[in-house]
Amino acid sequence: MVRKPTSKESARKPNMREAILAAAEELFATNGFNAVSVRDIAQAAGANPGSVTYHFKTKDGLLLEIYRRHCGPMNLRRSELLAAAKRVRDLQDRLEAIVRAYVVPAFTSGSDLAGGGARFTRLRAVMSAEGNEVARKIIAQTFDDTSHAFIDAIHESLPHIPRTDIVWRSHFLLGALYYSLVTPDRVSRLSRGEADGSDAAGAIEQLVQATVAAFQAPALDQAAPARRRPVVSSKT
Amino acid sequence: MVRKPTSKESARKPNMREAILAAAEELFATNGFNAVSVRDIAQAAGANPGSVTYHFKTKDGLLLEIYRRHCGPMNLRRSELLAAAKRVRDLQDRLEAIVRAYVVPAFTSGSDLAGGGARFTRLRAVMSAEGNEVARKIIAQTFDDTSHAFIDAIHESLPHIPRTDIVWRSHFLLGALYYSLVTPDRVSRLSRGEADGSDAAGAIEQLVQATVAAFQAPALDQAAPARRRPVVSSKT
DNA sequence: TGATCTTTTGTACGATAGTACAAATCACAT
DNA sequence: ATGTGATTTGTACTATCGTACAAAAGATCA
Repeated sequence: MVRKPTSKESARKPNMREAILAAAEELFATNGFNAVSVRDIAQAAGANPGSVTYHFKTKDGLLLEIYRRHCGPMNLRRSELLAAAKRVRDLQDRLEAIVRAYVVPAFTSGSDLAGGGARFTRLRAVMSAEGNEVARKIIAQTFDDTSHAFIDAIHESLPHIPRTDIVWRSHFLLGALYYSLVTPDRVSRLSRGEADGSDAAGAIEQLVQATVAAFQAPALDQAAPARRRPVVSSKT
Repeated sequence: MVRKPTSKESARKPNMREAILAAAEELFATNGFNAVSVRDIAQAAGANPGSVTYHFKTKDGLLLEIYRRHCGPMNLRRSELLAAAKRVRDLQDRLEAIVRAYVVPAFTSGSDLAGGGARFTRLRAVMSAEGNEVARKIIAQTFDDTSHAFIDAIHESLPHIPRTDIVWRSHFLLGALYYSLVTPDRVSRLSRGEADGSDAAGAIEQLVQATVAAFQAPALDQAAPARRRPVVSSKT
């Protein structure tokens, strides 16, 4: 009802709909959902507030469309890279390739959308922190399969580690990934300018290196359980 | 002007001010700052909206007071634990003790405030994701010193790792820590019920184990730099 | 050109936001 | 008991929110 498939396709002229999506993505990703008004988005896109209603009906609908736009391509890219990674023979290299297959699409473009991978991942991080209902629903039904696939693949590379530990560690990976996109300036600040938190390539290398080591850590249960907690008790 | 230091101290009767603080903390931590109205907070605390204005002047003032309440005690506790950790002789044990000194106060109570450590840390995670100005300011000037102290201590335990890498890895640690508190249900879901994401003790053990290994990973620069990137390039 | 779409604009409406403030109430020293 | 300062209540003001909708503008093809 909305698109017009006549003649030479579409998406040729400066598309207002796309401008609104891009502006919303950027604003949501940096300020959160509730802090951004429809009017803010319209203004940033050079559009009229009513135009947002026309294209996306509601503010939730706009968020939903942003997710629809990115989830598919990013999942596809991850699946491709995961499939390639699983073909790596050397076990150590394979683990690293799997982690890379998970991380890279989150930092770089998920499709041909202009460099939007990192922006969308940051958006996901913010929505997750805010407990956004729309996001929670679509994320659980879109990404859980992929997450399981990665967890299984990692588990195959590290069969001596219990699956529970793998789940925790991949959860930590996602948290680290999110946080790197949310506050890259903190890295620059704490490193006193020696590192650039906004440098995606650098962040990826650091994250992959650290995460591979984390996955390879000994399992919790069998790691000298009588020796744990050397200094600290849980209450003062 | 506000407190009344007459006779036997204060804070004896059911304190409305405390109830408002607790309710705000809980609501902000689960829904974000902008999604929660002053009226929501008042209702949750069993108070009148005007009462919030009376005690904290503005909504920002309320958030600020929450931070003031927790930052000091949590930093103090971390410093104590860090000092104790630095006295551990064995290098491996010391590193673990340092990480634990960083993690434990974030999960457990920062002071005698009822079990509020995890709640406050979750609040910080959410405010950080939302790019909240009030939070950003107070965090940078309150926690950066402590963060540097931890980074330095870790660096002393791992002198062969460049400080830049330590910064990145401790950044990942904080991200993982935040995310574990923000969406513990994801751990339960992905582990198919085998792990409980809300179990603080379990989360701490997993996080410490994984993070220690991550810190001990070889440095990026000197780790066979010609061999990196086995599968994936950075663009499709 | 004129008819028929789609898209954009402008404006308005009800709901709710943060905050201010006067009146009512409470706690307690004298 | 009573006066006094601290607290709580109730209400109101203005701003802004998401959304609806009619009119204007633009595009497409007979």
